[in-house]
Amino acid sequence: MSIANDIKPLVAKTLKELYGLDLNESDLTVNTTKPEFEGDYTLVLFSFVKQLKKSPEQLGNEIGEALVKNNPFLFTSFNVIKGFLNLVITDSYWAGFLQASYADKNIGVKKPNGQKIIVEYSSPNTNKPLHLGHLRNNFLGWSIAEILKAGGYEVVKTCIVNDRGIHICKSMIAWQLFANGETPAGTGKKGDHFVGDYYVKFNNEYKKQVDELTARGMTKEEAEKEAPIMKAAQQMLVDWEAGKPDVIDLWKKMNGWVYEGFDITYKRIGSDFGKTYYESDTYLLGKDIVKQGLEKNVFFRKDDGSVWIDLTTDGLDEKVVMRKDGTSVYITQDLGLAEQKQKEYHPKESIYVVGDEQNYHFKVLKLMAQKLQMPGADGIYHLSYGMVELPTGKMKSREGTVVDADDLLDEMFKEAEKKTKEQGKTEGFSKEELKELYDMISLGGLKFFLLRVEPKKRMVFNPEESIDLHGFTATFIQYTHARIKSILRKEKAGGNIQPAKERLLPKEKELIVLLEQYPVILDQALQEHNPSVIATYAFNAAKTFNTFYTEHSVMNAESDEKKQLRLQLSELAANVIASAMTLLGIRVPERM
RNA sequence: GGUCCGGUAGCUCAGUUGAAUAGAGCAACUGCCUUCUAAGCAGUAGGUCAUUGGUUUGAAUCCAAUCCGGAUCACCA
Repeated sequence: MSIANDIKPLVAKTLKELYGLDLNESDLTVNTTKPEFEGDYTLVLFSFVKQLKKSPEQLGNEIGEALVKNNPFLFTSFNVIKGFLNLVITDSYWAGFLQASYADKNIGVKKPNGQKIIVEYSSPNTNKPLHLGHLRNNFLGWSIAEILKAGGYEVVKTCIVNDRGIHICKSMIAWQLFANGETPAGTGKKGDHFVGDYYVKFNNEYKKQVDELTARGMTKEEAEKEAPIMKAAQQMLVDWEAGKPDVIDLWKKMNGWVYEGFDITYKRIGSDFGKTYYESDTYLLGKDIVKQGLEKNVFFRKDDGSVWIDLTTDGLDEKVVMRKDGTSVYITQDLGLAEQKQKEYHPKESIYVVGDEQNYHFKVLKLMAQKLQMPGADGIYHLSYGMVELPTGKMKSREGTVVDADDLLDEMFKEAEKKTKEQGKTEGFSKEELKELYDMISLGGLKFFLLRVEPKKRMVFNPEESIDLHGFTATFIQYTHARIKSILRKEKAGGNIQPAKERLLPKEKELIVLLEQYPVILDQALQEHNPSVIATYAFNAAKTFNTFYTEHSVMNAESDEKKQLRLQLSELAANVIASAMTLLGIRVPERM
C-alpha cells in the first residue's frame, strides 16, 4: 500500500539472505530521507549493527547493493552516510504509482469491512444555545465518523439530548415568572437563544434572592438552599417526574423551541445523527443492570439500601450506582444506554465524543461494563478532548465570556465575504455561488482551526487568529485546490503519453513522495481517532504543491511528457487535498 | 492529598512506537506579480524541547524525581 511498508520486507529478506539474520519487520526503521541528503527513503542501520559485528558503512553498502540488484524496478541507487542507508526509488516506480492513482477520487478509501461503529457526539443540554466548546465536539465527532467510514466501517452517529433535569426547569421557572407569555416567534428570537435568555434570567434572580437572604442574616449556604426561585425549580423537577400535565406541557413547549434553534445551527455546521436519544427516555434505564450486578456480586448493597461498586482494587474509588431512594444515577443510566445501543446496533466499537472533564467517568463506565461482562464492554472508547479557552482565559457564562456558536459563525461569514471581495476574483459568480463560497471559507476556517489541534489537548481560541486566511488555515488549502482546478480547466490530465521519460525534478519528486503517503496518514488518523494528523497533512500537501507550482509551469512545461506528468501530479494533489478536507468536514471550491 | 493529562521559538501548534543540524503558521524584517489564481513563493531572525538525574551507539521522545498549569476524585449531570 505504501512504499515504506513495501521496503521493510525486502530489507528483512536481504538481511536473511546475506547474514542469516531473522528480524521482525517492526524492528526495522524506514523513514523518508531528509531533504538535505540524496535519496527518497532511508533505512536506519544502527539497530542491527551490533548483532552483525560490522561497521554501519560496510553493512549499508552490502545491503544497499543487494537491494538495488534484486529490486531494479524499485531502487535505482543508494548511498550510505553514517548509519543511514539512503535509497533512491526509480522514476518509473513513481510514474507507475502516479498513472495508477491520479484520477482516483476516492483515494485512500477502504472497502466496507462489514463492521459497525457508533459515534456519539454533540449531546447538548436543552437550556441554552451551543457555544464554542460544543463546536469542537461537533466537528470532532463528524470528522471521526467520516474517517471511520473511509476506513471501511459502517458508522452510526448518535446524540444523547439532555432534555430533562434541573437545568431546563430553571429556564421554565424563569419563563413562567418573567415572560408574560412571550415566544420566540413573537420576539423574532432563535428558540435556543430565547430559552437560554431565561436561564440567564433565572440565575440573575437567584443571585438577587440569595443576596437579599444573606443581607437578612442567613449564611450563604442557607440562602442558596432557601431562595424561593431555586425551591420552585426543584419543585418543578419533582412535578416533572410525577408527570404533572401543565409542567410536562411547558417542558415540551420550551424544549421544542430549543430544538428548532438547534436544527438551524446543526444544519449550518453540518451535524447530523442517525439516531437521537433523549435523556427523558433513558434516565430510568439501568435498573435491571443493578439487579444483575447484585446477582453477579459485582455490586453490593449498603445498609441504607444504596447500591455500590468497589473499584478500589483497580485504583479507583467506591462508586454509587443506585441511590437509597431507588433512583439510578448518571453512570447507571449510561450503562443502560450502552446496553441499549449494543442491542440495537451490535457495534464493534462505541465511541463517545465527550470533554476531558469526564475522563474519570468513562474510565469507570468501561470498567463497570467489563466487570458486568456486558457485550461490547471492551469496545467502549472515550474520545476525550480538551477545553477550548480564550486568550483571556476560560469561558465563563457568569462573566459573559462565552463565545456563542451562531454569533461566531456570523462573524466568520462576514469576514470571508469581506476578504473575498478584497481579492476581487469572483467575477461571474452568482449570488448563490458567492454565498456557498463564503460558507465554505468561513465554516471551513473554523473547523480547521478547531480540528488542527490534537483532540486531547486543551487549546486556545484566538478570535483574530481563527479569522485569519493565511498560513496554516483551511483557506490556504482551499485556495491551493482552486488554483489546481484552474489549471485542470485549461487541460485535463490523461492522454496516452507515458510520463516520466525524463528524470523527475526535485520539486516534482517531493510532491509525489508526499502524496503517496496519504493512505498511511489516513491509517494513522483511523487508529488514533485523531483528525489533526489529516489537517497537518493537508496543509503540507498544499504547501508542497505551491512550492512545486512556483518552480515549474504545468501548461508551459519543457516537454509534452513533462506537461502530462505535471497535469497528473496536479490532479492527484487536488484529489488528495479534497479527500483530506472532506474527512474534516470541509469543502473545497473550484474557484475562489 | 490520590489518579489522569499537559509544559517545545514572543504567540498558536507539529514532532513523543528512540535516529542525521528540533519544524510549521502568526507576529517582525528583506526580496519576488509583462509567465498556469501573489488568499502565493523565496529568504533573515527567533530554542536551556519546564528542571535534574538515569538507560542507550543515539533522548524533545523511554525511566525516576522535582517544579508549573489543568481536569477529576458527589446518593450532580
